[in-house]
Amino acid sequence: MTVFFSKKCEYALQAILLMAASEHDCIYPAEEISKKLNIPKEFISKILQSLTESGMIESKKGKAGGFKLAKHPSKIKLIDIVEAVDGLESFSSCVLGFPNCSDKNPCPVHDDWGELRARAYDMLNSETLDKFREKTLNKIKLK
Amino acid sequence: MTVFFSKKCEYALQAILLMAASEHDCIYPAEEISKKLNIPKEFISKILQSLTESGMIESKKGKAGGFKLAKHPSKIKLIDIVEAVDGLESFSSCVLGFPNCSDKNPCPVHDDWGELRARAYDMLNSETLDKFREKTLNKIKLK
DNA sequence: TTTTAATCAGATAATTTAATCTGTTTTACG
DNA sequence: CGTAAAACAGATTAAATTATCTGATTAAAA
Repeated sequence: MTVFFSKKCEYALQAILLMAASEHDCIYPAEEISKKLNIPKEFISKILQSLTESGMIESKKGKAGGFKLAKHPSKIKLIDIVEAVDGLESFSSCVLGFPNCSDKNPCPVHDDWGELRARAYDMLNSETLDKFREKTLNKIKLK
Repeated sequence: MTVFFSKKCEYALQAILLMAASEHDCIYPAEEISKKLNIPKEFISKILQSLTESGMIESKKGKAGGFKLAKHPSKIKLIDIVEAVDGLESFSSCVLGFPNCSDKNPCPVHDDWGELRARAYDMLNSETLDKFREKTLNKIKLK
């Protein structure tokens, strides 16, 4: 094992990137996202529902319904999705699992890892979704 | 959720660091490691057994038995333990979970993440266990 | 107004990871 | 030799994560 994001979070990030790469206000039913990204439909539905609850996206019920971003892609960062789904604990808790790891009582890799983690955070926090549009389109075929 | 190492791997790293910080040839029964690091005894036993299988450590059965490093701390790197327990897949597979993510067909964060990951690998691969002795002693009381 | 296609809600199942249990074998030591 | 303390082996349980199922509600469109 060992991944950085949970499956749930990976799927959430993929779906949000997909939505951000599309025309604004384009609405995506869960099934379409499921097919485009090869994610089990029921699972991505649940994830999208919870993202709706946390206000990242909006949903429209009934026929021709689906999901779309609640804000413009230029107002959303990857870290927002990570925070909503996995939380930010991994950016503060000890990577070796030691209790009470802190600057004053550091584990053997505290400083080195801390720096890396800060960079990872910066990466997820610096660029907004609109910056990823091109790259996403290269990776996922929208049609 | 979202951690970098599995619990198993965290425990393995803690235990190995502990052993590396002790006098050479000092033998540790699983129970002692369990108590010092607050790890369930049966669980750390299993982990140590599998590390024995993979040749990282050696075991001595019977009374006054236990575990000790198979090599001198200056010959072991953190990445060796990670590889033995969690494997190295996380250093090559796509962080967003996209299939076929590669330099030629990159996901939106492929390059940035790739660099971070390479740094993480370097960190785990560069320093040998003897370099961590001081820091480990500060974190864990041996007696 | 009926049908259809969607979200939504809650329960359940499957899988993986973490942890525990039971008993056997090994070996130092009295 | 017998006992105690350890690793070892394999089964089982518990908990968390991932995935699916069943049905209710909603709303567009025929």
